Amino acid sequence: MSEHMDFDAVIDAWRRGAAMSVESVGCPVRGVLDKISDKWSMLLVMNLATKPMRFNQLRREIPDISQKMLTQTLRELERDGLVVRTVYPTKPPSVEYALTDLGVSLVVPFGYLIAWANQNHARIDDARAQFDGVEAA
Amino acid sequence: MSEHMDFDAVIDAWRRGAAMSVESVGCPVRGVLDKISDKWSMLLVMNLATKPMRFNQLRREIPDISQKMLTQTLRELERDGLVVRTVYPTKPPSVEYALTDLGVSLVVPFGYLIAWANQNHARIDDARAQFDGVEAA
DNA sequence: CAGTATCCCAAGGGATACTG
DNA sequence: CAGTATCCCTTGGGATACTG
Repeated sequence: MSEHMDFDAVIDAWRRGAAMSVESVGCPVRGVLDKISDKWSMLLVMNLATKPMRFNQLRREIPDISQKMLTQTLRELERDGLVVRTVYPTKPPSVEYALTDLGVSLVVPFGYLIAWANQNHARIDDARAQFDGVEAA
Repeated sequence: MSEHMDFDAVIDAWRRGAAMSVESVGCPVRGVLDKISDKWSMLLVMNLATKPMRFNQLRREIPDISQKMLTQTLRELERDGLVVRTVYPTKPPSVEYALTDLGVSLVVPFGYLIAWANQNHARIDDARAQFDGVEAA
């Protein structure tokens, strides 16, 4: 499974899972995707995918994340089993963050989404410009 | 491109694009992904992928979306060129929403993410239970 | 049917200051 | 270095009421 998907395969899978998911109170897929789709999770996962990093190293890689959100997002990723936090008892302590196997497994799905965004952001910008232009006329 | 991706291919692509994306003010990828990752966009796209639908039909499919958010999210999807809105001048008017080609092209990337969520939400729940258990001990 | 408009609360998240 | 703790503003988004 998951080697290659086309439109019909996705729709088939969605149809089989949709009844359970949308209606039930705790749709697992929506829960997972809500977590994944916060402002910083994907960016952190992708950065840690390139190599394990320490706290302040991540801050430098993502200059516009606040300390609070970096800590908070890393904790959530750790809690969800996507990231491991390893403390080396040096002085001052150094802490390394790395993806778990589960975290690694998320990189490819993210990759498809990122590739899509790379390929299509220009079309989105165009569509938006046209929509706004027409509406303003 | 995009036929099949593995971890290394994703990382390579990420490395080539990362410098431009994270540092620059308007990273197109982050912009796109922020839009996509709001609470309802993906769910609407997936529902419209199964078939074009009218406004109240969508409300029934997604019982927990408010009228406000349905309108708002549909407008944004339309603005971004992912959805077309067609008004049939019947009485009372009926309005059909359908994916554009661009919208359709997003279904497969979403499919990978949804498949991942389906396959791994149990592992996430376990990780979370263990994390919370250890922390409480 | 397919919306708009308003109110309002709760969560998200940045800035700043402090700590082992 | 790697955080915690607070403050506070902004945004997301639900509830309700109204309209062509």
